[in-house]
Amino acid sequence: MPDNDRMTAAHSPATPTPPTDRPPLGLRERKKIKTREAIRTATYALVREQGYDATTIEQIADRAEVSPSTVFRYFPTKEDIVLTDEYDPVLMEELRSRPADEPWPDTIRYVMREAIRTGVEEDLEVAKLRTHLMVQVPAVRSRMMESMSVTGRMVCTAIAERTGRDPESLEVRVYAMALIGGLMETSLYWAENGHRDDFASLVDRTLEVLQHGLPTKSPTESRTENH
Amino acid sequence: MPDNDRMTAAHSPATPTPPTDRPPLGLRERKKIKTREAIRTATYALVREQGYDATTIEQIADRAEVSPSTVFRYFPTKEDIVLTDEYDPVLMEELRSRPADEPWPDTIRYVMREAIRTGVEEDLEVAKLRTHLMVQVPAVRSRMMESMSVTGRMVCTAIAERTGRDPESLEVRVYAMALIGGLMETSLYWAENGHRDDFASLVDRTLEVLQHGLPTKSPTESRTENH
DNA sequence: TACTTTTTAAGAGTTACTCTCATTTCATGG
DNA sequence: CCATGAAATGAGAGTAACTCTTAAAAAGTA
Repeated sequence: MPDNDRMTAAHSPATPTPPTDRPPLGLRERKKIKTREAIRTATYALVREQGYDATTIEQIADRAEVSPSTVFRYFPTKEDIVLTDEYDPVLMEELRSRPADEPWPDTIRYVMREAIRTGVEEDLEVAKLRTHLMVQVPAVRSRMMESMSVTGRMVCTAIAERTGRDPESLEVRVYAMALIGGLMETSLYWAENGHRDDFASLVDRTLEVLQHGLPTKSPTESRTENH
Repeated sequence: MPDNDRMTAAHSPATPTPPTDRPPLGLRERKKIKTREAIRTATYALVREQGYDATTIEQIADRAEVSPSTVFRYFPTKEDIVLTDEYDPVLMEELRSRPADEPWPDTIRYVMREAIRTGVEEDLEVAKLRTHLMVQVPAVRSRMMESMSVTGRMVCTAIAERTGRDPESLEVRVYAMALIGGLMETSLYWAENGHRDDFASLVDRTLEVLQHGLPTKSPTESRTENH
């Protein structure tokens, strides 16, 4: 991959672990969290310096001051170091917290806004690096899409819960996957255009398309586009 | 992966190269085609016998009677041996051949039917094996999704051509990706349910969902579903 | 037949990832 | 405070996909 055009800003380190159960937290657990973060930080730094492909697990291990074995014990694949961040349970939580009679499009719109607030805007630089890597590195994009299926299943469950439909039905699964696919494409679009747009607005437009189809080519057309 | 539950039928070998330019076809070209097919055939056979992961490139090379280097010269990755089959240009062709004033949903429905006829029904066993592997082997699924983006771009172009829209616009890209994502999920659904359903009907239902959203939960619900 | 070009084979090298086993580090009860 | 058990780590060997380079073989051409 092109090692030039790197991303510059730093990783804001402390997402101070949102209000989970606080008291019982042994030294062991704390160390684990630190190690995990050390590996991530090291990876981000190295990737910014050298590019993704040029960064080996050994280098990551060295900089994080752990053994390569440990890296693999924490992350199953190299791509996961960059990508994983357990959005799904949070999203699911959010989803369940919405009133049961809220129309589905409203729900998804609201939840996405929330997700963007906590997941993207709170750590904008990391979000940018991630999407950037998704565009540049096939393996990362691949892994991301792989995680799409997982998120998809979750969305299926959510829809099923709200509408009393079978989460395994073709219709629900297709709907969910189309949604996730569209959102994924939105991320790529954002990155490919140099993160110039406001991500939240892009997502709004995406949801609009998914709900009502392509707008009849109208004044709207030359709105944000340029090329 | 589970090496049990294998697929049994054989690979119908001759798709006799649809009417391209016939005359100038040197020995060299013919050999290349043969080699390519030999590698594919060997791979399918071995995968059926031993499962995907247990099958190494060396074994494939041995059975196809070429060197491992040659395998890699023909296919960039192991997954590609199983998956690649150049549907995209055919689809594009089909797409362009439709009358320009035909409404888009009709077009896509028609084209999909055509694609299924030539791409799935004509070589049903291979189609089944492929989708089966998509479900069972993460790497294959990944690679398939990777190819989604490529197909997606093509669909973008097609939509752009027909509607005079910008193929790079967020709206078009999202629409295309949702479409492809939905269709991909349909394939998975088909395979996960043991290829019991008629694939063409599944695709019809998929297009319906994409066009009109989830059907209001109605008699339709208990139509084909069972679990 | 000689000469050029393409295709292949052979082999060495890299790296992500797996497994195993010995060692270290933390938790706990006496 | 120390002994015992459990968990985390490190070290190392092993596998297999993929890359690159170079020499031989095959096909096309004059």
